[in-house]
Amino acid sequence: MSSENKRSSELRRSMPLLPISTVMQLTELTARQIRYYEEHELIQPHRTEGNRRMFSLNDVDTLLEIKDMLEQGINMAGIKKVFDMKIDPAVLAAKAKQEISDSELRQILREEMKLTQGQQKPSLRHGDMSRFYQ
Amino acid sequence: MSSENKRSSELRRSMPLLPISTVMQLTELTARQIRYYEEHELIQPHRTEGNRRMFSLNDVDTLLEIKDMLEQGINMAGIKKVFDMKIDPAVLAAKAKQEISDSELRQILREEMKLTQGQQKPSLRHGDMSRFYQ
DNA sequence: TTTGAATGTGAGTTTTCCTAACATAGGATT
DNA sequence: AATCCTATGTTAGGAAAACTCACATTCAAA
Repeated sequence: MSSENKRSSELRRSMPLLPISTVMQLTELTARQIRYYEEHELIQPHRTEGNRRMFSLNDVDTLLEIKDMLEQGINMAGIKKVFDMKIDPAVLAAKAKQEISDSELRQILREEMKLTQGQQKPSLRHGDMSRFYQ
Repeated sequence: MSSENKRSSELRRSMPLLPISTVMQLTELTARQIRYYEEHELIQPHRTEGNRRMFSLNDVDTLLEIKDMLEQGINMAGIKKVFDMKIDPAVLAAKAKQEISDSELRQILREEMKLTQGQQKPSLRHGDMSRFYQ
């Protein structure tokens, strides 16, 4: 797949298409749970002009991951940590191909830390939403 | 792709996920237009318990096809006819592989006519919704 | 010029979603 | 055991979104 295709499919996966009722069905979570996870900044659904949450396929992925981890006994703080620790796949690939040295890798990661301080990187997290589309 | 996979991806494509507001954005049609096309039985969106329309990816495909044809000057009756004429891809594939003779094909189509009299076959119609997911 | 098809628009209702607050169950801590 | 905290339930009150129905408008064809 070309990087152009990768970018555009990522775009589609992050389009805010779904109301909370649909997300409840897809994830079998309650509205209360979904809003609570948003409150803890594990997801950042889009808002309509009228303040309704609209979720993307990526959001549903993330929610399925959260549900999974909670069922494994991991608490919110743990889940936050896990998400923060996820590594940029591009960096990982570069490292695998030995295009960069370890010290260069550490440098990249330090730079990313500055840029994404306290933020999520939803585009780098994928659950098993692929079940729901081809 | 196995026929099992084909069936399950078809299942996903026909899941009622989207409210009318999302479909309006994806198709650039007004709610009035979408409801009008439903009234003419070109689509059959699902309804929630509370009577809200919920649309599938297949529905969006169909709406994009409708929009296209209307822009080409085809009227509702014409569009209905076009949809009724769409051929079952399975039959087409069988024919291509010469697994059946022409008379057998005609027999199959006659049988289908009886079964699907006056109905739509939404599962056999695809527009370019593939733009919106990978 | 009348007609019909496709769409716009507005009123009045119902459903869905929102926030905010308080309640509760169960595990950890003292 | 009593307390505290975390995750979730529940409820109230309000606002947004979607519904049906009816009437208006536009424009092409008869």
